[in-house]
Amino acid sequence: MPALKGHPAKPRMRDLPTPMAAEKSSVLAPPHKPAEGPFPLETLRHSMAHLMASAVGHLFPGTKYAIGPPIEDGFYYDFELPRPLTEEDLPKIEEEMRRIAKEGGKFVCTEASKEQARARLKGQPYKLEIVEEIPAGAPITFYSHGSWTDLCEGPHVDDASRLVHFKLLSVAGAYWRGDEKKPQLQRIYGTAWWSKEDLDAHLARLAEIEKRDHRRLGRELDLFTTHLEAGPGLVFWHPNLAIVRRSIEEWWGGELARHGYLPVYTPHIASEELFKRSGHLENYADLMYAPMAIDERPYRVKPMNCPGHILVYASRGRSYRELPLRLSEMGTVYRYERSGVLHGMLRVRGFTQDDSHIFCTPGQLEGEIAGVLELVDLVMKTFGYSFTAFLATRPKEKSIGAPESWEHAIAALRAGACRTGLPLEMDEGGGAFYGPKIDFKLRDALGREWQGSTVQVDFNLPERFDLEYTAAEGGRKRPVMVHRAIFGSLERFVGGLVEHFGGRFPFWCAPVQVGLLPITDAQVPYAGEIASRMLGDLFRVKSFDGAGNLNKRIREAQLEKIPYMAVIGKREVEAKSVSLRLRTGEDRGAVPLEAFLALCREKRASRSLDL
RNA sequence: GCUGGUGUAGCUCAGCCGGUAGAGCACCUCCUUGGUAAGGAGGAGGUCACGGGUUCGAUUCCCGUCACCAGCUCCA
Repeated sequence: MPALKGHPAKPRMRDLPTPMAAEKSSVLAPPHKPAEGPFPLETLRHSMAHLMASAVGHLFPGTKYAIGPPIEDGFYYDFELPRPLTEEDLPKIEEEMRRIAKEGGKFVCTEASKEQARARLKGQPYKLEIVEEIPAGAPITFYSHGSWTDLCEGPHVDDASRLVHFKLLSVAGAYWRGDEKKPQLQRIYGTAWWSKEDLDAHLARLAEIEKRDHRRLGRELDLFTTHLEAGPGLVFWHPNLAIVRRSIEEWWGGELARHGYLPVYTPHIASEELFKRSGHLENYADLMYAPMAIDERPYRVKPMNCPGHILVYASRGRSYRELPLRLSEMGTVYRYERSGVLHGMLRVRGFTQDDSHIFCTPGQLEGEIAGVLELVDLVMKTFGYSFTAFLATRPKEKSIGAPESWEHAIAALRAGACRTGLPLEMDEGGGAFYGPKIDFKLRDALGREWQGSTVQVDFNLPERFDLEYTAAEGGRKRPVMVHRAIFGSLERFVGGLVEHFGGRFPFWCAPVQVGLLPITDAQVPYAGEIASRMLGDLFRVKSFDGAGNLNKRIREAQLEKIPYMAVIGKREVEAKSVSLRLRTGEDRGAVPLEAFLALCREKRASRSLDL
C-alpha cells in the first residue's frame, strides 16, 4: 500500500484490517467500463478541479488556492475562503462551473522562471510555498483557460468546453499538507466522467453504497446498536447479528482445530508491568486507556492479545518438539480512538480479533506462512471476496533486527506464498519496524477495496520476553513469532459483510434461515410441525402467522431478507410439501418437505453463497 | 482532536416570521382466512438530545455540552 503522503512512517503494532469503505475516494471503477475520452480520465478530472477553482474564485473574491488533484472517481480542490462552505454552496458553484465550461476556452500552458512565478502568485501563500519547493532547473508551468490561471504541472484537456459530466458531492475541512498543525482549508469533492451514462452509473453506485451502509441495515435488520449511555464506539450485537457472528465462529473454530491451532483464553486486564515489557506502553500509550489501581498496583485494559499469548508460551520450558505452537483466541481488546473517527462497527473502541500467534523455528517459518495463507484463501472464498497480497519489506527509517533475519523472513514469506500459488505485489519499506509482513487487500461485491488479513513476522517481542526453546541439538534458541489475523476484528469484518452482502447473508449464517408462511390459520399446525422439526435440526426458523394475508407475510419475510420462504397452503399440507420462494423473488414451486429439508442441510453444510 | 452539518414518536420525516406538536410506516386491539412484496377499522405512543440564557411565553432565537453525519488528521 502506498505510504501516506506527508506523514512520517511510524512504528506500528499490527495491522488490523482497515476498511476504506467510508472513503468516497476508495470507490473503484463502476461495474461497466467507463467511456474513453480524447484524454485520460485523470486529465479530465484535473481540468475539472481547475474549472471548479475558477468558479470558486469568481464567487468568493479573495480566495487562496491550495491544491486540486484528480482522485479515484473524481477530484477535489482545497481553498482558503472568507467563510466556511456549506452544502448549500455547491449548486451555486456547480452552476458557475457550467457557465464557464459553456463559454469554453483553450487550456494554455506557459512557462515561467521562479522569479516570474513568485510575482504572478503574489497573495497566494500556498502556491508560493509550492513554487519554493520546485527544484531549480525544473520547469515551472502555468495553465490558463479563459481568465483563470493556475500554477500547475498539467496536463489538461484542450478546451474547457469538454468539462460537461460532473457533479459536486461534498464539502469538508482539510488541513494544508494534511498536517493538523497547519491551517484548515475548505475542500470540495466532485466526480467527473466522459459520458452522462458513466456519471449516472457512478451516482447510482453511490446510492447503492448508501443503501447497503451497515449502519442503515443495522437499524433496518435489527443487527446492532451503540448507546449514548454506554459511550461511543462500543458495539452491542443484537441477536440477529450475534447469530451471524456465532455461525462464523463455530465454523472457524473447527477450521482452526483442523489447522493445528490450540485455543487459549486470556484476561482483559493485566498489570502495567506486562505492557511495559512488551513495549506497548512506551510506543502506544495514547491508544491505551488510563490505568486503574487494583490493590495499589496499576492495571490496564489490554489493547492487544500478544503479551497474553506470550505468557502462555513462556509459562514453562519449551522444546523444539512442541513447535510450531499455534495459539489462538477470539481476543477482545480496547483501544482509544479519537471521537471524530468512530464509524459504526468499522471503527470502534472495543473489538474482538481472531488473533493467533505462532511460535516456531526459523526453519518452520515458510510452512507456517503457507498454512496461514491457506486460511486466508479459505475465508476469502467462503465469503466471496477477491483479494491481492502485498509483501511489505523493511522500512527505511527505524527498524530492528539483524539484516539476515529480515532476509530470512522475507524469503520465507515469499516461499510460503509461492507454495500456495499466491502472487505477491511489493510494498517496499511498508513493513512494521519489528518485521516484514504480507497484507491483503480485498475487494467486495461493490468493487470497494478493504484492507484484509495480515501475517507479520515479529523479531521484537521474542527478544523483549526472552523467549526460548530447547533445540534438537541441545542448547536454547529463540523462536520466531508470527502474528496473524484473518478476519481482523469481528466488528469490522462482520460490519463489512453486511455491506458486502447487502444484508442478504448466505443461508448458513443468516439470522433466520427459513420463513414459514401459512396461507390461513388452518395451516398453522403443519407449519408448527415443520418448525419444531427444523429447530430440532438446529435450523433457524420463523413462523409468520400473525395478522395479515399471504402477501403481507411474504413482504415481511422479504424485508427481513430471509433466504428461504416456505409457503404453506392447503395443497402443501395435503402433499406434505412446501412451496418454495427465494428472497431473490424466484418461485421454485412445490417441493416435497423431505427434499426441502435436504436442500437446507446441503446449503448449510456447504456454506454455499448461492441459494 | 479539527472544520462544517444534523439532533422532533421505534423508523422516515413535516412543523412559515417564537403562542407548550403532526403524517406515513412499525406497534397494540378487533374484524378479515386471503396463493407469492402492504386487506379493513380503531387505539396507544413525544420532558421536541441535554444544560443554561433571551422572552409574558422557546421545539422554534442565542450560548455551552453530548451524540451522530461528511471529511481532515490519526489508525491496530
